[in-house]
Amino acid sequence: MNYWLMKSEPDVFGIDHLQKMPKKTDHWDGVRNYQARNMMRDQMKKGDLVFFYHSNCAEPGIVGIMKVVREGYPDHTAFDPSEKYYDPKSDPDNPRWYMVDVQYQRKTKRLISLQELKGYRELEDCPLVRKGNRLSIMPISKKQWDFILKLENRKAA
DNA sequence: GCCAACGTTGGC
DNA sequence: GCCAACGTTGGC
Repeated sequence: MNYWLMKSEPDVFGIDHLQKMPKKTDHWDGVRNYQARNMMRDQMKKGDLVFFYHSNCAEPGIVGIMKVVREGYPDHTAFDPSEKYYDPKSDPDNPRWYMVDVQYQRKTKRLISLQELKGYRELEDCPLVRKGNRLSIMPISKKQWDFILKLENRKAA
């Protein structure tokens, strides 16, 4: 099993949105970055666990946990000209963009902020805390995953 | 709202 | 294949 972190802007699609979806499940559409695409298409497997991360907001950080419930399949929003992330170069016969389905598991006991995460040596290898990182999906090692989960029970640093 | 960092595009 | 220009991300 693998572990991941996925970013989303809470104003656009936050963890509350996911929680309110039917079956608490939604497809993670709109990713238009090849590195992230490759991970969804090739590496994310059913049952993998994912941190839900709120980005571009007052308090960026990890807010919850979700699970991959469907493996990579074509992102149909790329085919629809009325969609914000329409990409005329993505052909239904040869799709350029992929997505996975994720299901809400739970919120973390507290928001684990980026600022806090940046302070731990255990996480210095994680792309999340590196300057200029813009990857919206990234792998998290089991060690890092377990470490972050333990932070939940601490007081905010 | 600013701006640094980065990815993508397209001319050559 | 290089690289400048441009657009986007995302923290602050």
